[in-house]
Amino acid sequence: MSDRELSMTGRIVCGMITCGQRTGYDIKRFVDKTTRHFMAISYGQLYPELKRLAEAGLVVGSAAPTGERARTEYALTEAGREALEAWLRSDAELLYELRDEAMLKLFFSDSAPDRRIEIVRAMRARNERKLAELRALEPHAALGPVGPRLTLELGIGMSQWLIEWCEAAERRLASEPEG
Amino acid sequence: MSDRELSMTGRIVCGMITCGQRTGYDIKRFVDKTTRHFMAISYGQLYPELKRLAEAGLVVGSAAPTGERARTEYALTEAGREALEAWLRSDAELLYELRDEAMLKLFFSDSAPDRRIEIVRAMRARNERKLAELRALEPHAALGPVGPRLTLELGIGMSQWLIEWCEAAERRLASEPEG
DNA sequence: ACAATCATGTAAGGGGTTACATGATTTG
DNA sequence: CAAATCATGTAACCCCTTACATGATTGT
Repeated sequence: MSDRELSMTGRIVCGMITCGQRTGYDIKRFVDKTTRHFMAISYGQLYPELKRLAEAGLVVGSAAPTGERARTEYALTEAGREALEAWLRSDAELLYELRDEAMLKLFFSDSAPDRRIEIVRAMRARNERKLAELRALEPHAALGPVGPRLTLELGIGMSQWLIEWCEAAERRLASEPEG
Repeated sequence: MSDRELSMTGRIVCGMITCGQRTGYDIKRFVDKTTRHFMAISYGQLYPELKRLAEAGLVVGSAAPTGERARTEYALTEAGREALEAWLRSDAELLYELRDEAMLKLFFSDSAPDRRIEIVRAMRARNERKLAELRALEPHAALGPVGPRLTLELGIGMSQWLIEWCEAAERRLASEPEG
């Protein structure tokens, strides 16, 4: 009854339950094919968080085994719906964290200028792989609700923009190695 | 003598030393105004890492007090230069991590469709602040080496692209609220 | 029958931030 | 003389990942 403020993990979990995911396993699987590219989760966070949310009265779990196999289905309580809504409607500072090793290499590339173009190529390759992954999700997302469609569109667009930036940078570096 | 492979923190530290930063304090300050938008560091990592790197023989510290105030200047050893180069030249998978709360809200925005446009607006505002911060660094970076110039250009371009995406999404949502 | 998938969890460890503690020096 | 900046560090904590452990069920 105490902690009505959702942690980031709690937000993912409650949100995914409203998206129709019932078990911890379902949530993990769904996250991996939807929000993973901008917000991931692991079992080590997920199951303990489901327990905490249940203790706090934001979700309720009910036994729903398949034969002999243990299985718990979760649903939001009224308090849980309120907590999720409160977060969606709050205008608190939005967390944004980026860690990009390719950019770090590029930043230090004056220590190995001959490798600069290779670093950009590796960065482009990484973004091409990511773009392909996201593209593969498009047909499925096209049928669903607006939110997921928008974030996928955003991820694809950003990847494309990055690839184009890399291509332009490669051309520049190829023509004038100091540029 | 054992650990010649740089951790991510070690890469930042060694790289920043080659960029002319001498003390822990210098490194932190410099990171905050250069790589922070794609790779941050805190004192809690920095000072212990300098100690580890010194023990491993990758950096050497020398006492260089200013009057009574303790102060240690660091330089790379030959092994340190090699470790940094080895990393820059390796073609191992490049770490990329993004955590974006604005996108998470957007993903779940079908639970509060009336707020969807506000979420996009908040996302745009955040990116406009970030763009302004990066723009402020441009005049200084323009004089320096290529690497830092490229990463700054990339950060600025990405922010601009995101802002434009948000503007387009806002127009779409304003005209057809289900879009 | 075998492999893939469903399903739940924990333990250990790594990585990282925040807040605190301390004090000297420089600048206005 | 006060405030900002220089400078070094630590302790507590939070978050998160990886690897492991276990076993049932479904599909081929």
